[in-house]
This record gives sequence, C-alpha cells and structure tokens, in this order.
Amino acid sequence: MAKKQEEFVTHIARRSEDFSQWYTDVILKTDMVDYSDVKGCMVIKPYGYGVWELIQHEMDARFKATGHKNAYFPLLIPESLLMKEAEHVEGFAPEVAWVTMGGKEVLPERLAIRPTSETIIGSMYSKWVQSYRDLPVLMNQWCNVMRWEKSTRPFLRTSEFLWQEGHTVHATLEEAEEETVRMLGVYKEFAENVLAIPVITGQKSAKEKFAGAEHTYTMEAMMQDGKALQMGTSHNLGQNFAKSYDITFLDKDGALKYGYTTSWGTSTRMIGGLIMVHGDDRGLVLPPKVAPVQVEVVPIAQHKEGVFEKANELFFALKNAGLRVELDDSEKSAGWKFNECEMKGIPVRVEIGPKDIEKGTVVLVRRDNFEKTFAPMENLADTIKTLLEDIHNNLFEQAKARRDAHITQATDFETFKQGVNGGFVEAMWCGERDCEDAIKAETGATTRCMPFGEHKCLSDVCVHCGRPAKRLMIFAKAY
RNA sequence: CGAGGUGUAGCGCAGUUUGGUAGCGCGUUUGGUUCGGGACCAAAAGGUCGCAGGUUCAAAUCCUGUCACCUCGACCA
Repeated sequence: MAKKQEEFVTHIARRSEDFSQWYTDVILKTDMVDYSDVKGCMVIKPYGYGVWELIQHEMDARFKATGHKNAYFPLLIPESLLMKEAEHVEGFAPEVAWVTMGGKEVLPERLAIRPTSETIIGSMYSKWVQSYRDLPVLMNQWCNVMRWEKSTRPFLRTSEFLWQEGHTVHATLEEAEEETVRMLGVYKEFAENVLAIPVITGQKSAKEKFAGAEHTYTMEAMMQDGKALQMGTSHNLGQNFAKSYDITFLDKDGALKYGYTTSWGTSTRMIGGLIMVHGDDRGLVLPPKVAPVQVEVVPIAQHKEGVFEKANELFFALKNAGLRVELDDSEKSAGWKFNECEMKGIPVRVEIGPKDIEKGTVVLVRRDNFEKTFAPMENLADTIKTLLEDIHNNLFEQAKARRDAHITQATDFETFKQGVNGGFVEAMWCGERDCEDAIKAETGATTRCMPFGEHKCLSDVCVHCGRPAKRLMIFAKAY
C-alpha cells in the first residue's frame, strides 16, 4: 500500500533531486501563486494569500501589543526626497523603478516607486515631531514595494512584493536600540510560535547591513537544502535619516536635538521560507496557525445512508468551535481527496465513513507524520485543537533538529568549505570587508549574522585570512 | 546581465534532425456502474504549435528577431 501511495504523489519533483524544481512545482500545483504578464511579478492566488492574511493577522496583533499603530504613506517618492540620504540612495538606486510620465506629460521631477519608505516617512516625521512630548513615534504600514530585481523567484524575490515596514522615532539612541532589538524579538517569537520556523538572530556585517543604517539585526532560517533565508530585519538608523530629513525636537532641557529612528520589516518572502522549511515530497506542510484550512473533512462513501449528513454535522461543529475547516463533498474518490489534502499541506484530515458512524468515531490523520488515530466524535473539536498544537510543536522540533544537524563549527578553511555546502558554518572572523568578499568569491557563502548571546570563541584567528579574529560569524549560502 | 535548456489542448509530453491533413496520456463534459489511499465502461468537446517577421507551392519543423519560464553564474536588505 505504501508503494502505491508513492506512485500517486508526484507530479512534484523530489526535494532531494531538484530542490528548486520541487519548490516551483509546489507553489504552482497548490494554487498559491501564478506567474503574471509582468516580468518578475507574481499573482498571489487565494490559497497563498490566505496564508499571508493569517500572517498579517498574527503579526499585526503583536505590533499593536507593543504600542504601534498602522498608517499608510504614498507609493511614489519624489527623486529629490529619495536622494537625501547618500548611503541609502547608493544602496537602492540600482533597483528603483521610476514614474516619468503622467498621461502624456513628462513629469518635472520623476517619482520613484518606493523600494522602502524611510525617505518619505522621514520627511513626514520631520513635520510631525516637534517636542520630546511627540516621542516616541511608533508606526507601521502594510503595503507593497518594488525593487527591480534581475532574477526573481515567487515569494523569495519578486519585483513587487507585500510587506510590513515599521518606522519609529525616539529621543535617545538607547531607546532606538531598545526598539530595534524588541521588534527583532517580536519577529523571532512570531517565526517560532506561528510559523514553527527556528531562527537565529544576530547582527549583520557592515557589508550586509541596510543602506543607511547604523546597524542591522536579522533573523536567519535554514531551508531544507541548507541554504539561509533572511526572514526579517530590524535596523537602528541612528540619526542618519533624522539628519537627512530634519527630524528634530525640542528636548526637556530646551535643546533642539535630532531624533533617533528605527525601521523593521518582514515580507511575503516568509511564505517561501515556510514552504522550504516544512514541505516534503508530497507537497506543502503548513503549520496550523497559518494554514488557511486547518481541517479537511472527507466523507467516505458519502452516498451511503447518513454519511454525508454526519460529515456535514461534524463540519459545522468544527467550524463553530473556531477551526478553519472545509468539507470535501466532491465526487472524487477518497484516495484522490487524501492526496489533494496532503499536497495542499492541510494539517489534519478527518475521515468519516459508515464504519465510523457505527462506532461513533472518526479517523484523524495528521499531515506532519501521517499518523492515523481513531477519535470519538464527542468533543472532536477539542481533540483536534490539541492535535494542532502537537503538530505545531513537532514541526518546530523537526525543523530545529534538521537545522542543528547542519551547523558546522569550522576552525580551518577546508571544514568551512564543506560546511557551507549544504548548511551553516560558525567560524571566527576578522571582521574585514576584503576577507568577507574573498570568502564569497571562493565559496559562494556570505556572512549571515553575528549571533546574539553567543560568546563562543573557537579560535583567536580568522578562519579564512588568519588575521586576529573579532567575532563569531555565521556563514552560509543564501537565497 | 552572461552561459545553457524549455515553450505544441487545462496539465504532462511526442512530433522538429530529413518541411507535406495536429498526435498520445491524464484531466474536462454527458450517461451508467462504483466509493476506507488518485475506480471502471461508453460517447463527446477541446490546439491560429509562445509571439512577430522572413524563406517556400507548402512551416510546429528552416532563418531572423522577440517574450516567458527553468538551471547555473553575476548582481542584490
């Protein structure tokens, strides 16, 4: 029987044979996205957008709980405004799309389609911030941004993508730093408790930091092919943007001071991460908290006496208990429905047929490990809720175990090279840009982050150049 | 942006070398039998061969250009 199952599965490539093709197959065949007529832009279909809505819902609650409010700023940014922060411009200029015409008129000043909104938000904050009493400013916006990327992949890197960007202003560097760290913490908690993705948080190198930031913190996750995905970043912008955009306030001591700003963002890229961390050869495996459908009820032999009615009754009972549930009453065979559920990553499948009705039970099948159990129809919603929690925990533990098994500690460059070929490497690093560039050229690996809370010292010399080592750095090939 | 590959029915593909009536499997529709891991029988519908030019009596097939996707690089929060 197991063999027969294998036969059905794949119009999907196998992860082990061609991970990229597997990813493409999964997102297309589960109806998450489709390619559009515009190069590099994707259509997010209802099943994919459903995941994004749940992500938004969960994150937004966390932003509100930490005192932030949502706002919306314009899509278009005048060129002169964008150009005010030199390092920022240099970083983003190569990937900015421009609006140059309005109808038939050539615009007197071209308008950038926002690649990120520090500039336009900064210019508004300069008006709104006058006094220390106005601080802190804590806002977030959910929107789209555009970056003219040369090579694109759905969710992971698209020309237009959806995200949230938080932008705050504080009276002191300490407060700004506290905010930067706090929001990265919110991201980490979200990634682990909602997406069931273990992440490593830490600080970016000078090369990898956000253009215009004092420093950038990041959370990095490992995909099943061992490559890293940056899942979210939080930037302490110091006074760089405040000075460029004139965000000043009169402090308690009567002195006019520049504010300290932060920004932090996560995007639809996280959905790509979700797929690549949890998916298997049968398709998606969605963690319960972001699964648009948590439970699929599959009636067996539904034409038979009372089966459909009972299935329908269960469906409403589960729905009323607050579960996201669907009833598959199509004419497809049971086997077809099972495989479809699995491909779409639905966490729990409920099978109900004549035998179950006799016994007053149903069959529960979990997506993460395919374990089948019989459960009484009594209190089914509670049983399933417990099961969903188990599934979440199991997914997280699996992902963590897989990640930890692919982290290598290297004190010599041979070990380093092997380690980044399918995983993360922890190594001591000199902190120099030329060394970072050389490592990338030789191995394809980039610096991911200097992890927080790690004071390990593997060696007192840099793993690559042998100069005195400054910090423990995590290296990996990245998406 | 560079190198390589692929575009033919909703999906997966054959046909292209050697130009000569557009094919197969799955899916879809209709009717019937089925129903606990992708059921079966019968009938039917569905394609200006990615797009635009060109060569030719004749182009899916040859030539030129172009677009999209995939892989690997380069680039990139």
